[in-house]
Amino acid sequence: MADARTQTSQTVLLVETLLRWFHRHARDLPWRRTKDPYRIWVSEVMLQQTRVDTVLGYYHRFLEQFPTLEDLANAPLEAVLKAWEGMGYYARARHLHRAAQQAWQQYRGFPPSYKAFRALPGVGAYTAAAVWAIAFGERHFPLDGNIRRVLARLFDLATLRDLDYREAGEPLLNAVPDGEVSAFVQSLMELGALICTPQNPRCSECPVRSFCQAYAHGTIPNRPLKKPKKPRPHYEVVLAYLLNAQGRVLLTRRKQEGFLGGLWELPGGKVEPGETLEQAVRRELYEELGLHIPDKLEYLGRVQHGYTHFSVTLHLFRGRVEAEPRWVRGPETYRWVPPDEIASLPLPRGTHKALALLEPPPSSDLFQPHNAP
DNA sequence: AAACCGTGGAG
DNA sequence: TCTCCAAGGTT
Repeated sequence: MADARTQTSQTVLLVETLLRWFHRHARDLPWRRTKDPYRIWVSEVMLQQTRVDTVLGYYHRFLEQFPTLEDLANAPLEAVLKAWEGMGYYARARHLHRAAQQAWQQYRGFPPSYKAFRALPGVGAYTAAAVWAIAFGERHFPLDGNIRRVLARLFDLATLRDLDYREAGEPLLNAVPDGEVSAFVQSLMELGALICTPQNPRCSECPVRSFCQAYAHGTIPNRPLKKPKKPRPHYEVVLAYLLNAQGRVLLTRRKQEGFLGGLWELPGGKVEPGETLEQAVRRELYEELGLHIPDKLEYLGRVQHGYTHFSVTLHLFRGRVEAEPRWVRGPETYRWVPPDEIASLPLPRGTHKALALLEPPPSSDLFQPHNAP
């Protein structure tokens, strides 16, 4: 067993090596060029479960549209959801919007303390620690997927418990010089994103390979330990593109909480056992909106889409209806939308895919139309 | 505490 | 129905 002084000096050397690597090799990401905690907050929320390359475009557009916390607080939720459209996990956008409103109302700006920030909707242990460490340089330890993976390998940790990762990481954080906390935290994230990747890590390029116990033990592929995953069910779903006499399209808005909350979509739902696709459309339109479709429904094709916990085949039908919905059960509300205005509403990706069936691409040898089963 | 919550890129 | 999973949070 190594004595405490040796461990301490190894720890200091590891931290120094990480910092040197970070200052030389880290990417020039836009949220590094600001100290505005609001901007860093936005970046951290966008980066939850989302890759940097995906976030970059959203980040710039979002801050152009909502440059300050006050702008975000005063914006309508639908504009925020539209800016978020395509990034998924839409509760992040709803929480961020609500949190900005709370912060503006209570503090007229960014929350004055870690505790006040942590209490806002959508701000969990990671986000609070990340903003306080990265924006303010205070000694908080944000535990994200990158840092978990780097620590699991550096110390060959065979655990799923956050406590074990914190115990491994805090001696490192305590060895960081004042003024370098922000760079240190980001160095672990950047190392995880660029070098210490989940698959095929680039150990030959790793600045801290000589410190890496999993590398020494040959256990890199088994670190970090992974939780067993559950199989994702698959559902058949029908959607209706219904036009009224004015040539407007019926869209419904999902309830604010839960799956795809607050987004607009084509009415429809899951196909039940023993039901044909067309029977399912007619049943869903009646159950959700009290609509009876007298004319025939035209099958336009299908698309596949995967969500976090299930996957779907979306079958699209087109039809006409003169009647107005008699009730709304399930969705929050409905609207008749001119076709060229559909794109101005926040829609989930699956709905976009289905709508693309209305305008098939020019025929080519590679294009294979889908046909009704 | 386990389930829920999107999407797209890499391999 | 390809699988894996990314700078997590809420209930």
